[in-house]
Amino acid sequence: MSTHVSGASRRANAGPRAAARNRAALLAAAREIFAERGAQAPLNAVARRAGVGQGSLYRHFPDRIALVLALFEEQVSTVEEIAHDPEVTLADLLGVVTRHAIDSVVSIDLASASPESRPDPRLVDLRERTAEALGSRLERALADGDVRPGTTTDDVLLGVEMVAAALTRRPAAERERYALRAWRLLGMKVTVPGR
Amino acid sequence: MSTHVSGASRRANAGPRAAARNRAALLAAAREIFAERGAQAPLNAVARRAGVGQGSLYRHFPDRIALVLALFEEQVSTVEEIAHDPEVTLADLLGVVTRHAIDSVVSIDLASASPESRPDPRLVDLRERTAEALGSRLERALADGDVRPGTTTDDVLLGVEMVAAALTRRPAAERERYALRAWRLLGMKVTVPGR
Amino acid sequence: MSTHVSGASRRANAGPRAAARNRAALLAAAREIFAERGAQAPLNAVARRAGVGQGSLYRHFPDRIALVLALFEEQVSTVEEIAHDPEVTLADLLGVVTRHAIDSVVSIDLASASPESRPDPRLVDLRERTAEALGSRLERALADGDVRPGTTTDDVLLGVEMVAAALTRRPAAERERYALRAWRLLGMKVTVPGR
Amino acid sequence: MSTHVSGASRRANAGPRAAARNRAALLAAAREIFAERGAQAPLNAVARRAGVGQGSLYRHFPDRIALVLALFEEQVSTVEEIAHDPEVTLADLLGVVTRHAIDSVVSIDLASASPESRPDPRLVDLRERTAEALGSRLERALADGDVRPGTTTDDVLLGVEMVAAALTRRPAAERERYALRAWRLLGMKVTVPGR
DNA sequence: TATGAATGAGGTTTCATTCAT
DNA sequence: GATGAATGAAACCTCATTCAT
Repeated sequence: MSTHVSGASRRANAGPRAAARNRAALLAAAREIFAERGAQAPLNAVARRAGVGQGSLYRHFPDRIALVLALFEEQVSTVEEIAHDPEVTLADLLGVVTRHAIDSVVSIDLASASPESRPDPRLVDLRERTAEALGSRLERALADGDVRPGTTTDDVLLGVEMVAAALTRRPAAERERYALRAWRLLGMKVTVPGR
Repeated sequence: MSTHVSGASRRANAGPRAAARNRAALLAAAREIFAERGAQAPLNAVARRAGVGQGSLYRHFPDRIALVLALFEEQVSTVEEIAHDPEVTLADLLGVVTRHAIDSVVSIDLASASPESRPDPRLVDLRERTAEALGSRLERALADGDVRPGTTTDDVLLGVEMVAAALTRRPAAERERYALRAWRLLGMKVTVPGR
Repeated sequence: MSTHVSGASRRANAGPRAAARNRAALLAAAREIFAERGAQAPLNAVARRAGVGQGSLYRHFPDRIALVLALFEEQVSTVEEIAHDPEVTLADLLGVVTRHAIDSVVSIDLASASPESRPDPRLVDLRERTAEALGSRLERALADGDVRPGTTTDDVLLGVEMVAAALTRRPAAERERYALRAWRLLGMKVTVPGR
Repeated sequence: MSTHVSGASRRANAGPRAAARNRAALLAAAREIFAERGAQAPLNAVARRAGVGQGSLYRHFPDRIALVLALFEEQVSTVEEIAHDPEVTLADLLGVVTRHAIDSVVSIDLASASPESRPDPRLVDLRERTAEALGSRLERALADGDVRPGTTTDDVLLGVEMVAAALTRRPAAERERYALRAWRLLGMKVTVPGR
């Protein structure tokens, strides 16, 4: 009830100006922590890494899903941006998506907690945005022979999911090599950019 | 009110005879619980479902991985047994493997805790046994056109991993349909048996 | 998600003019929140309901007790005002007091935090003001047989406390009926006004 | 996930034999803590005072209500036992009930969390048992003039509730005196035993 | 003076693991 | 060997309070 008897060493309250900075720090920390310890890493580790109070974490991201989705959102946005350039091919986009999966591990993982729970609606939206971006390059990829004949947008998305899911289980060092093998098996050309 | 004030009513100690029965009960319970709540479901739920003391669970399976691996082991054994029959095709074997993935969710999931930790050595062994069984049918599958030309045993295993990993993230009801799509995309024929 | 990345949209600072309005809004919100969730409801809920910043809440009411007492103060003032009318009887005053207890739940509750802590001195003052108002009507109530012979002002106050305390534990729907039973048992006539 | 790295200084696991002892220790501790700090005192304080692990507290009493009810249950049982002696009067029973209220503060308090939530069904049962015990002595109390003519069992229970509720708000030192005044006002004779 | 984000202590609860019986 | 209670380290989350703006 009372609490806060002392008063010594709290971190300075940086004030509202810090809000945006804090949010960004939390996302960066989450990226790191999730990459290191998996997507069910303790959230307080994220707050600590971000140099931010526990409460701020919860203010910005009321639950773990919100945090994961924000991370995922960033990735999808990046893909969309890149897709603005008409020169960019499906292989390029898949490459970026793969890069994200390699680096962040979070993607799909744990976007729904238990296998039984329906996927979060916000996730569905992100899927659609991804589908749109990738789909817009499919025709040309077909023409160029970068994917097998008859491949649909759904097929591409399914491929992304399979690759991402498989990467989740791999140690970081192997992921890139592994991803390349997986895409080859799927018969889709990808150009994974360096980090 | 829980209680048990006097020690009267403890379940009788069924003696060593029960050991095998307990082990089996634990495995069955684990299958159910993991299917329902995912592979990081609390272990005490497994013990409870099995009708077995917490301590017995730990005697039989000193850690979570041991339990998961035992489950996985059963599956691999089944595949090996089936593979004794020379009539059985790769498609049949992949079908059984897929059935397991659909039903149990456990397969690869959490066979290593964090993405960074090296896979458990016991898992490696199971992978090899699977590879052997599947590989023994590859030649004929190639001849029959059940897989794409040039497919290697490693490719098949990679496919298994990808499908299994992707299924982990899907609600039970969708898994079978999803698995079939995934295999089609991989260009491998599978015959998923009913449950 | 939540955010406010840029500081753009903060509610405008309405300046000192808003001070009184804010105070009133806080009291109204506190009445509602305490009625709904009990007197230890989180204070930020009060601020939110009042549409006022967290800081303003603390400026106006430095601690929870201050807020509760302010609420109580309003009630006592109302009773005093009513008592200006010489026609008003003890039954009327008790009725108003009871109405307050029914509606607000706060009365005595938590005016002191733990049972051991001495009651807040400000509370003592409010008790005295109530005693004065009620006492001024006691003689006539005795004459009219509205209270049992020999009843003292202290008895009446004790009755008020008992009724109020008992009401605290009752769901809103039952309170009025319950209060009437309690007063009957105490042998004091009360006229509870409608809301 | 892993946890328990060290292994140094855990309290010894006293084994199941300790179960009953632990339960009793928890109840005793709860009595003390609640008396000192009110019924919403932190539960970990109870565990600490009882010299028992946090988990054991939750095993024995899955929620705060369960603990409060267990405490209350003990009191009701005591009353019932005393009521077996046919010589015992209503005044005696009310005295014991009052003694409990004076000492424990818990009685009704917080048996329901927020004012709106319906009372716990287990509480209803305890109320009925109390009613039965008290009611069995009412006739004689009426004959002896220990309660006002026309008093019903419900009236007596209502009185108990009012007194108990009012005591909750009083510092320990005043409670006995206060209770006696309250009962006098209610016109019911009680014989409060010493502690 | 108002605002609302930040803070972090602490309460609640869960669960892997141990261990007396 | 089996049992199930005990343990306590954490994880989660809330909320009183402070403070930059």
